Amino acid sequence: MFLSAISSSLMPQFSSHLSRVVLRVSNILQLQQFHAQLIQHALHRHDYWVARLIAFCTHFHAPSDYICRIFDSIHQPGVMVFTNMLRYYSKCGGNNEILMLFEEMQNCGLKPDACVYPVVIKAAGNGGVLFHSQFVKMGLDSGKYIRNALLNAYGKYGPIEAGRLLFDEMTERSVADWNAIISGYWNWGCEGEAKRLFDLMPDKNVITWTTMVSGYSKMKDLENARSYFDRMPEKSVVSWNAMLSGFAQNGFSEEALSLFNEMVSTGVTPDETTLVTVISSCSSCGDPALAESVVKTLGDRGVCLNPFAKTALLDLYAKCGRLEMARKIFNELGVYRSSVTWNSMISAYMRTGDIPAANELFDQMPKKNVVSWNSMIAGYAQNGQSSLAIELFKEMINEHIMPDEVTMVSVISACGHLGALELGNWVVNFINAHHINLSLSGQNSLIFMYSRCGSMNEAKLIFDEMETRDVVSHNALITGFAAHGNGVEALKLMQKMKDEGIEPDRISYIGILTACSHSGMLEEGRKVFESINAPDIDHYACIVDLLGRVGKLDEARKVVEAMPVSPHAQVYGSLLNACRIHKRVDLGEFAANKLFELEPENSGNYILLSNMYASAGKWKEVDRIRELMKTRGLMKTTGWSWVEYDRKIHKFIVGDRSHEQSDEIYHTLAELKRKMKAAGYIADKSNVLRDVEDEDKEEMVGTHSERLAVAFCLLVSEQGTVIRVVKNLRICWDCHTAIKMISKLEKREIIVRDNNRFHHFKDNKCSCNDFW
DNA sequence: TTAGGGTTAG
Repeated sequence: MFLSAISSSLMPQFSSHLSRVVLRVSNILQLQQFHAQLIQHALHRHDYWVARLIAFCTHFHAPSDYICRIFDSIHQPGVMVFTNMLRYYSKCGGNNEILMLFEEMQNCGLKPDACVYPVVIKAAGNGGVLFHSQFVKMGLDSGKYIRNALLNAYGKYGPIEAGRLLFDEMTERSVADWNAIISGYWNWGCEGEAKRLFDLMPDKNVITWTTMVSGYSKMKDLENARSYFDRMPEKSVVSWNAMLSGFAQNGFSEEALSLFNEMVSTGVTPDETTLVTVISSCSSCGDPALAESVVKTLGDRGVCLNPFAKTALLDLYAKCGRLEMARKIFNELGVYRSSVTWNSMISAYMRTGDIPAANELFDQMPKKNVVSWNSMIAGYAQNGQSSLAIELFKEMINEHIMPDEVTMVSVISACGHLGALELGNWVVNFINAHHINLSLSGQNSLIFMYSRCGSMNEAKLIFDEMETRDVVSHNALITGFAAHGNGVEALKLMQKMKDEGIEPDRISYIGILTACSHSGMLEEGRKVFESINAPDIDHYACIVDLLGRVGKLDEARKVVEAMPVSPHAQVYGSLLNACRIHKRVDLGEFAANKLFELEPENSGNYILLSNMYASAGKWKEVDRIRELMKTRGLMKTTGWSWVEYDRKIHKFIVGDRSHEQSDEIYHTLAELKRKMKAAGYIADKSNVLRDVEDEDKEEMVGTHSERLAVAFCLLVSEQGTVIRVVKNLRICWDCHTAIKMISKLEKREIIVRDNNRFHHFKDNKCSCNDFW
C-alpha cells in the first residue's frame, strides 16, 4: 500500500519482487535479508530503496554504525536518503549530525522536503528561531509543522513575545500550537499568560492539562498542580508522571510514593519514567527496600530499567551507603552512562570522603558539565579542603565552564571556612559581573561568608536586603555576632526572628549562648538557657563556658556534674579554658584529666593545660606536660597557620622556610623582636621571646607559625591597614600578648581569627573581654 | 507528523 505513493519513475525493475520482501520486514533479521536482496539486485545505492532501508533501521533500532555504513556507501545520496537519515538522527537525538547533514544537503544543491525543516529547527536548539526570517523569504512560514516547530523554539529559547506574535498571526491554530505556546509561557515563568490562554483554548486535550500540571509543579505551586491534576477529564501515564515528579522534585517524596500507590490501584500501568521518579523518591526517603520491591513488581509486569532508571538506582544505593552496588551498576551501564551517571558516582565517592576515587572518575569522564564541576567543588568543600575547592573553581573558569548558583554557594562557603575575605569579595564581584542570581541558600552562604570573615556590616546588609529569610539566614548572622562577642545584637536578632514567626532551632541557641558567653552577659545567657525546651549537650557546653568565663567556676562544675547526659570533650574543654583564664589550677586539672580520658590523642588539650600552668607561673608543670606530650608522641601535631593575601592563601608551619619570601619574613620577625626588646618586652613573665629563641618550646605552644603569619602580614600590608590572619590561628596566651604588642609597636589594627572568634587588636588592647 | 513526564551537584 505504501508503495503506491511512489512515482513509477523511481520504481526499479525488480520492484514487485522487492515490494513483497519489504512487506515482510518486521524485525532486524528480516531487515538484513532485505539489505542482502538489495545488494543482490544491485539496488543498494538506489536512493529510494536505501531510504526505505534507513527507515527500517530507524524503526527497528539498528546499531548506528550499521546505518552509517549504509549511508556512507552511497556516493551521491538523494533527497529521500537525506530525509530519512535526518529522521533517524531526530529519533536518537543526534542534533549535531542533523545540522551537518542539512548543510551537506544544501551544499549538494538538493532542495529539502518541507518535512525536514521542523526536524532541523528542533535540532538547532536556540538557533532554531534564526530560521524564521529565512522561511518567510522562502514562503515556507505557512507550513503547519514548521510554524509549530518555530512556536516550540520560541517557547523554549525565547523571545516568548516573538512566539506570541507568530501565534497571534496564525489564522488556524492546531491543538499542538496552543499547547506549544502555553508550554512556552510556563517555561518563562509566565503563569498568568499560561492560565489565560488555557482558559481561552477551545479544545483542550490531555497534553494541555498535563502542561498545566507540570507548569504549576515547576513554579513549586503544588496546590494548583494537584487541583488541575484532579480536574483532568482524562489522565495519561504522562499526566501521572508529571504529578509524581512535581511532588518528588519539590521535596515531597512521601506524597509522591502515596500518589504512586494511588496510580497503581487505579489500574494505570506505570512506565519507565514512573520508575525513575519512584526510585528517586525512595532515595529521598532513605528506603532502598521499597525501591527494590517496586523494581521487582514492575519488572514482573514487563516494565524494565532503562539507563535513566538504572542511574536513579545507582544514586539510591550510593545515598544509602551501598557503594559497591552503586559501582556495580556504574560498571554495567558501560556505553549507556550519561553525564548524570558519572556525576552521581563522583558525588557518591565525595560523600564518603574518598577524594582520590572521585578525582579518578572526574579525570576519566568524557563530557564534564557544570554539575560535574559542582560535585567536585562541593565535595572538596565538604571534606574540609576549602583551598582545593577554590583552586578547582579557578580551573573551571579557565576551562570556560560557566559556573551557576550551586557552584557559587560552595565557593562562597569555602571562602567563609577559610575566612578569606579578599577572595570572597572577588567571588562576589564575579557573581555580579556574570549576573548569577542568588536564591535564599546563596544569600545565606554570603551571610555565612561575611560573618566568618569578620565583615559584620556586609553580613547585616545582605540580611536586611533579603526578601525572605529562613532560620538558616538568622543562624548565620547570630553565629557571626557570637564570633564577635556581640551578645546584644544576637539577643535582638533572636527576638526579631521570633516576632517574624521563625522559631529558633538548636543552632540558633548555640549561637545566642556563645554570644552571651563572649560578651560576659551572664543573666541574659542564663535566661536563654532556661527557655530552651530540651537543651542538648552542646547547649550545656555553652552555659558551662558562660559560667566559667565570668568566673563562676564552681557553679560551672555543678552544672557539669548535674548534666542529664554524660558530658563530651567540649564541656570539659570550656571548663579547662575558664580555669586557665581565672588561674584555677585545681579545677583545671580535674577538667584536663577528664579530657585526657575522652581524647587522649588531642594535643590541644595538653597545650591548654600547659598554658594554664604558664599563666599561673608554674613553669615546672609546663615542662612536665611537655614531657608527657613527648612520651605520648603528640609533639608532631602542629597546625598550619594561614594568611590570606592578594586572593591567595599562604601557609606557615613551625620552622617553615618554604615560602618564597621566607628570608624577608624572618627578617621582619627579627625586626619585631628587636623592636620589642627596645620597647622593654623582655624580662616579664610572658614567654613570647623565650619561644622565639627556643625552637623546642615553640613547637609545644605552636606559636611560631602564627608569628610567621603575622610577620608576613606586616611585610606585605600597607601601613595602617587591617591585617587579616586566618584559619588555624589558635591564639594561646603568649601569641595573644604578642599580637597586642605588635599592634601597639606598629600602630595598626590587627584582626585575628581564633577558630570561630574574632579578636580586634589595637593599641595594645584586644576587643575580647577575657582576662588575659 | 507537530504539543505533556525522567536520573546528578548546594
